[in-house]
Amino acid sequence: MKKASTDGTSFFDDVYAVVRMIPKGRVTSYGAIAQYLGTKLSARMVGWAMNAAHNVHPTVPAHRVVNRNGMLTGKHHFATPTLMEELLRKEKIEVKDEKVVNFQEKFWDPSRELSL
DNA sequence: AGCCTGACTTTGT
DNA sequence: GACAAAGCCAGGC
Repeated sequence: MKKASTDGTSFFDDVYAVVRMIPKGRVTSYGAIAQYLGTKLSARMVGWAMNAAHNVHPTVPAHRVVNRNGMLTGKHHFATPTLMEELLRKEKIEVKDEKVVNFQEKFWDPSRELSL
């Protein structure tokens, strides 16, 4: 991520924006964000964008972004592998065996919630 | 310019 | 039901 798009905004920024829009106590999946951004065919890019989010400010609540199964696949990319779970628990989100409990209930779909 | 990698998702065996 | 492979796009070297 050396250079953004010519318009000064990369799809990374969109990802960050969406992630920051995630309501507290809610989680979403890479695919959901990807779909909202239009890059639904590449959920990887969302995760890839999150990789760069470490240097992005304001802080991006990447801990609210999990995979389609509600699994905390990206926890290893945080400062500490337990940080993600800790943060989620603070959001009243229960985490069991690296997975979000009642994930489907906590799931927040940007393409759905933001389109209401 | 070309090849590799990556925090996903879906589908097929 | 579990495992494997492919598709996707953008960034890094």
